[in-house]
Amino acid sequence: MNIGQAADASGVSAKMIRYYEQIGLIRPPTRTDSNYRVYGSDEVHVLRFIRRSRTLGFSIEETSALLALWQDKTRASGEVRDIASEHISALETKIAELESMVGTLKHLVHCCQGDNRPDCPILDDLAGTNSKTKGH
Amino acid sequence: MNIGQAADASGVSAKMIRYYEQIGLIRPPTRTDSNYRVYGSDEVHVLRFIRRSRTLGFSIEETSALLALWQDKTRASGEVRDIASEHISALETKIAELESMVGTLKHLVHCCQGDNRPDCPILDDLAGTNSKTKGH
DNA sequence: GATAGACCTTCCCATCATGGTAAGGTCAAG
DNA sequence: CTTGACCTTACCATGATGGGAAGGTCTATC
Repeated sequence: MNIGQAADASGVSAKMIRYYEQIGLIRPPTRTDSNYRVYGSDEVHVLRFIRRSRTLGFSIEETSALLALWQDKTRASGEVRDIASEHISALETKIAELESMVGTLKHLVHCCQGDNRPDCPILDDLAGTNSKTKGH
Repeated sequence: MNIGQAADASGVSAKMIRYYEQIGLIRPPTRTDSNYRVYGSDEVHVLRFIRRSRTLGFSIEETSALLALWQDKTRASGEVRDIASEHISALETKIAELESMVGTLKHLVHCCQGDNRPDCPILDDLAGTNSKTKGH
């Protein structure tokens, strides 16, 4: 199987497959005489694993750890659970930050009349010159 | 006022002030004879505006638009509101995605016993070989 | 005055994960 | 044998920020 077919089969672009190889996330595959990379179903399986991990928001580094645990038959699943739990915490922190931003913006938009008058509570807030929109 | 003082006064690092100048977000300030950048309270005000906008998660490009509207006395505040509203939508989409990730991960962690047995529902899900943890 | 240390300048490199492009080699179908 | 689709490597770009080097400037102290 060529890299393009492996890409189609795994959902990881050929570009990224080469990149993952380059950074050592996956092992260099065998090559044909004409230097083409050759993949089998095992490699595609690994690529799918990586893709799913990335989709769930794990970094490459976290993915690498999960991959090692996946391939280690003697692993303790507690380690995996710890990685996932830490990731959940990080995601929840991020969500809280975003929600805080949304809350502020919604308040500002609510205060904004959207007419042609030159005063705008959103811009006033950004400029730090507001007093009316505070603490309500 | 030197760049370091402007940085302290605005909360934007000297590094970023130069960067903002380089990409045209802010205007090049006057210089001393010895080529030092000189800032006044107006520039610091602009930098604070930028900082607040970035803190609220607006991109540099969005910040640039907001800055232009802020400095345009004839602006319509509806434009500002539109930018903010679109930004809210984008943030909410992002939040929903993150929440979906968290939901999946929490489910997987819940199913994971964290013992020393080699089967782990989290890894099974990542590998796409699961059937038990689906649709529940 | 001279010297030390804190500041400034520009320039280059790194991040993280991904995409693009260019120049050239290979393969399969017609 | 040509054409077109594929592969190879290598380099550049993103967005926003930090780090550092090499060299110039300012200020306070001796």
